[in-house]
Amino acid sequence: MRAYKHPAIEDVRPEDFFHALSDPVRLAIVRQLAREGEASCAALDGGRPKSSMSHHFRVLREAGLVQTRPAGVTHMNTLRRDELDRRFPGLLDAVLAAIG
Amino acid sequence: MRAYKHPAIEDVRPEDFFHALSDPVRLAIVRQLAREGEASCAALDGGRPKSSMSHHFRVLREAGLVQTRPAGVTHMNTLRRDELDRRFPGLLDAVLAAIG
DNA sequence: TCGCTTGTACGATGTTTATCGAACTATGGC
DNA sequence: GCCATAGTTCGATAAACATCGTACAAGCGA
Repeated sequence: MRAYKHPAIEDVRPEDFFHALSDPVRLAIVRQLAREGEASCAALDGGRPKSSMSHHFRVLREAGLVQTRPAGVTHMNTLRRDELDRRFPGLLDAVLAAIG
Repeated sequence: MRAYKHPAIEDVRPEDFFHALSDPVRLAIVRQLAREGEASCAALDGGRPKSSMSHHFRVLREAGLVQTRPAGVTHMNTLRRDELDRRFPGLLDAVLAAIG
């Protein structure tokens, strides 16, 4: 649990990025993170079980979209905006615009 | 076979769009269509069976990415660039840039 | 009409995926 | 050390999906 391993941004494949965005629950997470900047996992569950949310956060992490940082007993998540914009210029912004 | 039914661009959901892009075969199709403008299904198979390609084209059609037009015995496919850009401004261009 | 070509429809198979409960780990407060 | 809290991991289940062979439909040319 201690340290999460995030992929190097250069290793993120487009198909993984898009797959991470192909689920409504994960789109909601991304939307909220874009709005609030940073949030814990628990803050973003929509009444869903922890294990479901953990799964979705893992997909987002492994696709390079989200960075998770342990902060005491909670874990704070942020979008990897700058890195993603370097890897896929303009893509994340267009995605965020598309999902409102 | 005669006439394909494509979804109205307003009905295209972001998650369907992204799901269509979550497969390497379909990304290759989109890349080629962006490059060549228009192509038949057969022209884009990479030695894959027809039924596999037909499946992927169907996914792309139903996600609103591709328009298919019967032209004699072949079927020509194009990206729905203008419509998509209206629905998701800037998104398709960023996608195409990302997938090279 | 017959044959050829292009793509679809159907059905089967194996893989991936989403969902969730239960057990577990890590951290902080007392 | 003990307990509560936040997430992860594991295991099971059901649904979705990719792949491909075979059969079928539609158009064109001879």
